[in-house]
Amino acid sequence: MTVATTEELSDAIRGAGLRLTAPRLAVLRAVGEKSHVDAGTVFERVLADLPDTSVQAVYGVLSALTDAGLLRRIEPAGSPARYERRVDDNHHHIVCTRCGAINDVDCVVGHAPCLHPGNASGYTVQTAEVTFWGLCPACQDEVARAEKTAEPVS
Amino acid sequence: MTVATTEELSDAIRGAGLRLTAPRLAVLRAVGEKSHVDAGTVFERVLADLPDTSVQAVYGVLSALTDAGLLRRIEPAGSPARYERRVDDNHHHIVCTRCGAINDVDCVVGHAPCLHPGNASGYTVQTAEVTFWGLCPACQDEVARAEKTAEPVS
DNA sequence: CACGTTTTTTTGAATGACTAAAAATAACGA
DNA sequence: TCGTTATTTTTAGTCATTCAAAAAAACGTG
Repeated sequence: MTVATTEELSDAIRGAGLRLTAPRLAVLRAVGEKSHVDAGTVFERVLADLPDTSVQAVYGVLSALTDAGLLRRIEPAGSPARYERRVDDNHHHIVCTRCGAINDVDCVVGHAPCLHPGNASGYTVQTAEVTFWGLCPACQDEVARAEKTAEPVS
Repeated sequence: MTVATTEELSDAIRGAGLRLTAPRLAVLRAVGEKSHVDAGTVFERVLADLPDTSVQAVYGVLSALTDAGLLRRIEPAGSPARYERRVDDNHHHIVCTRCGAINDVDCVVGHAPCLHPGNASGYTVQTAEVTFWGLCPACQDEVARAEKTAEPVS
């Protein structure tokens, strides 16, 4: 999913059975450039190209593209919905508990380690979603620095 | 966590270093009676006992109890935050994609199968959260019934 | 057990994220 | 080029949740 050309993006949109429009192109490009973005951020980026775009259009496009399978929507606790272009592989995410930064995590432990709950209470399991929570490198640094300043001698 | 007595609930609240108040008791009891409830539902249930309680108080109590470790908050995508009394064990959840019903799922696959992502991108992993998505028994029935009615002969 | 401090709740209002509906506009097959 | 259908704009509105100030309640102390 390396920086796609306008043509590739257009093909993706048309290939999904959707009409090609400027907002769709801009949204798909924006999400491709920076992953795990929320609707507000996408809106800002789209605005740079298409100054007359409405926020509602961005919401509409994001759900259309998500429904069409071109985008994946994730909703980590405490954060607005975020979107990514990486679909079709069930990878997971790690979210920084301090700043909210999100990174992809490949599902390494076997293929579908968590896909089979012991007691599913009669549910038919469709998917398993794994979210890791932790401190991103930058926040680890900041926390370490803050601690050094706060307690000179403990 | 079988139907706790008022005394047990009071002890839990005090034991967590919190002042004992009627709203706190009522909220803790409500969540204990029915798990995975959202703030609105808790509010309704509390209202039955304490007719003058405000929604804001319920929100405040829910976060106080959560911060104190007496409740756990989960936020499945597309649903308002929900609360449960089962804390101190890292169990997971299965959510019905059709009606939103939630059930507990014990973490069976090993102890912490998903706790060790392959590439954590430099993050310090604190916890892993697993959410399964599927159809609850009731919705399986309804879907089956609807299909039978909709397409008599395919 | 009355008092005062501190915490909690009420009261009243506001925010952020997102959805709804109708009217205007743009895509694309014919 | 047109007409149908899909999409976007415009204008409102909803839901879940948070904020802030004032009133009330909890509990250690005297």
